[in-house]
Amino acid sequence: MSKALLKRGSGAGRPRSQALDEAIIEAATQLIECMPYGEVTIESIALKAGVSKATIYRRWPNKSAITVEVLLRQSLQMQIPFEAVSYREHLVTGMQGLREILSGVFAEAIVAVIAETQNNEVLRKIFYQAFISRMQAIGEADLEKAIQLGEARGDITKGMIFDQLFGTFYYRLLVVHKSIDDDYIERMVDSVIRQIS
Amino acid sequence: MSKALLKRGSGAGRPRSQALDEAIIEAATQLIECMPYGEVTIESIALKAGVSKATIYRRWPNKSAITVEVLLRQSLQMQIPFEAVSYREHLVTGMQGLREILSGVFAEAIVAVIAETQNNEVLRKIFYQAFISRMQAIGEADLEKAIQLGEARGDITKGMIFDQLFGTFYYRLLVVHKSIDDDYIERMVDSVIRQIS
Amino acid sequence: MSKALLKRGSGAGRPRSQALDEAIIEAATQLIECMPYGEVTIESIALKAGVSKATIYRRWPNKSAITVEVLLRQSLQMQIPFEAVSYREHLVTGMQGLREILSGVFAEAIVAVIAETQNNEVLRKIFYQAFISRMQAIGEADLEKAIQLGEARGDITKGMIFDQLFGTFYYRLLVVHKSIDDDYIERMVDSVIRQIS
Amino acid sequence: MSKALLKRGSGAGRPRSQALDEAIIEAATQLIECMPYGEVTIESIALKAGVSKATIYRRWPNKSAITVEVLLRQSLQMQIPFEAVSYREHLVTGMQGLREILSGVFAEAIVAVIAETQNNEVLRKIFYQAFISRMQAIGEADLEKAIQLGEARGDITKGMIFDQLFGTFYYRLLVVHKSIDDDYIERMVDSVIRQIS
DNA sequence: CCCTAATCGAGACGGTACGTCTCGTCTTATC
DNA sequence: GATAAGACGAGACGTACCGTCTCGATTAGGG
Repeated sequence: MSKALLKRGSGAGRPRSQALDEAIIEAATQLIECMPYGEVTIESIALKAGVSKATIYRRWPNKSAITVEVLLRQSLQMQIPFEAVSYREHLVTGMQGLREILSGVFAEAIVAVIAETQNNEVLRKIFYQAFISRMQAIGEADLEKAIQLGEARGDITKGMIFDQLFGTFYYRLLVVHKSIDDDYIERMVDSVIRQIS
Repeated sequence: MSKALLKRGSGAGRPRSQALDEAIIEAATQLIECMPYGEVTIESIALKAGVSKATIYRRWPNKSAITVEVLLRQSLQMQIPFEAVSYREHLVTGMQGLREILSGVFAEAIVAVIAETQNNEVLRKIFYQAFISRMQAIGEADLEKAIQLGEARGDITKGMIFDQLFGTFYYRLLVVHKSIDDDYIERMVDSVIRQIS
Repeated sequence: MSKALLKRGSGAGRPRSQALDEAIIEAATQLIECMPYGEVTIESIALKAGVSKATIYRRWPNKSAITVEVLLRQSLQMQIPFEAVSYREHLVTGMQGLREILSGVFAEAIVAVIAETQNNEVLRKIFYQAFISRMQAIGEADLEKAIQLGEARGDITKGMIFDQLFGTFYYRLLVVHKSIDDDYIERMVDSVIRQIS
Repeated sequence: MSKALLKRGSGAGRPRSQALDEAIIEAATQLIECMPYGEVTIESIALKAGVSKATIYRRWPNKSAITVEVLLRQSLQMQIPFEAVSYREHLVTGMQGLREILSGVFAEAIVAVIAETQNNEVLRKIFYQAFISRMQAIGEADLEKAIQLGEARGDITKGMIFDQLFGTFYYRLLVVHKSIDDDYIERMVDSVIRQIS
């Protein structure tokens, strides 16, 4: 009896298979990549992963949650090291990465999740931490280094600058649906540099 | 005789009631205002407008299309005259208007439509013309006046500047979910002014 | 005033076009012939006849009524003269005609109308007069002649005999969906003859 | 292990609730009994049975299929034992039962199903086995006994006789809409007896 | 020869059932 | 306990047809 109580919540019963976690995420990723996001169904994910619906619902509360998971994995693959190059180079590279994501196959899923966050507090937090703050942090963390390296002033209002930088990309790629070329990025970054130095 | 020939094919049959157009739009507007967008249903709109479902589907192909119509009407009410004030004042007032819309009851609907436009070319065009280009035009039209008044240089790249301006608002209000105060707006506008003069 | 009253209902206004009556009936006939009865629509009839829906509804209250009209025309083409042959020959020929109708393209429409008559008193009367009583009358009228010719007794219960005769055909062709060959008909008729002589 | 393999594909997943089967049939039966068949809706059945539409469509493809099920249950309740009475008595009793069904609340549903069978092979077979052949079999099975008991000849053409017997009832009650009294039945049966002995 | 009232084609309209779909929960037997 | 399979309630979807209606245009026949 005490054994059961001790175990409860941690290791009781058959443990969840991590392989299934991976299978589900993988299936969801592929489906989001190759068909309109609106047509991706929990059922289709279950079918593709060779898993029952209940197995999915046991891990995530709904499609949006899975999608966030998928997006997080994708963004994790986009590493932006800040070494041996100037802050300007760093920003250019970073924004090129963001451009790829926002104009690629996952754009639709990203907007869908953003839409969902409008009246879903929980998802909003998850998405923010997994995606937004991660990017913002990359920019700001490196800004600190830049300040220390003397490439940037120390008295600027960080918030607004990155709102401008990221906002322009989200707006132009997801709302206006116009492309962004390297020249556009460099001018954007120069505009930022000008404001912080 | 020729009169009849000319009319044939265009005005034949019972004409659609404009009163019903209004009733439907009005009902949709109210429902979008007072409940989560996801819970607004074609059926609920029909019920509220005192209209049959077919009457709605005869005019719009789906919920998104009606929503664009609703948003257009809303944006039309947001008139921003440019008289007797400086271009700076004008921009500040305009952005305050955009802030109201993007942080008000219609924000959810706007994002939902943006999500829908990701893989719906037709809707994308309608939404762009009805909403995006209208705002962009307001900014740019007045910029022309500002240039003529000597308040702005003539050789700037308009596109990017307004991408920055609008993008920041969309991003901060709809994605990051942080508020924008008057001070923030003024600094944004000053930043724009600085770039164009 | 009295003038108007006198006219009302007779000749005032533009008279209905008989040509359209024919066009509608013809279109309905062809559609019933070549597609499942359930798929024949007032709208499809209107389209095929090059006529508006209102023009049809001005003449008949619903699809069943048109169908009865169509069936009547068909049955009128099936004339069974009783001349120079025995009553037995006459019955055989008549039943062969009924067989053709009940196993042809109009069978479906006939059953549909019969179904409709179950809770539609008005249609029931129309159908009865246009179709059932016409056939029954053919049998009975000739029975009178047969009695006078000495081919039949005068004291038989006519009702039941023809119920048997027609009923067998309706049941076997429309309900059981088995065919009826000439031998079957002759045995049926002989059975009837035996009972009346 | 082999047990599991054998079962797989047949008994996997949550089994369908038999209680719901009953609830649906019961609801359909009551609705067919108390309102015009044309007004009985899948939705009304679902509502009355306290069941979702999908649960009904999972079991039957459409209203006709449910109706056949209902009719089968009704006909099963009409048992006609053949004991201690003559074959003539038996036939009279049986036909009285058929009369009750064909002139009762289910007549409308029966004709509707018959209409549906005209261009629906699948339904035709189901209806035939569930309803027609069952009645035919009752008559014929007892005829065998009658032959063995010496009440009937052994060389008669069974098919036509029962076509006559049943056909007369269907035709008179469902098509001509005239009633059938006990005297009529006895004369019908006598006519049959005369033909088989 | 014009006037008038009904007809006509076209198609909008309210109503309503259809059969399908997805969601998120549940039940069962198996592992 | 987790798992696969899939039933289940709920309810929206978009389509289809019904029978009525509203238009403007068109006819005949009576004045």
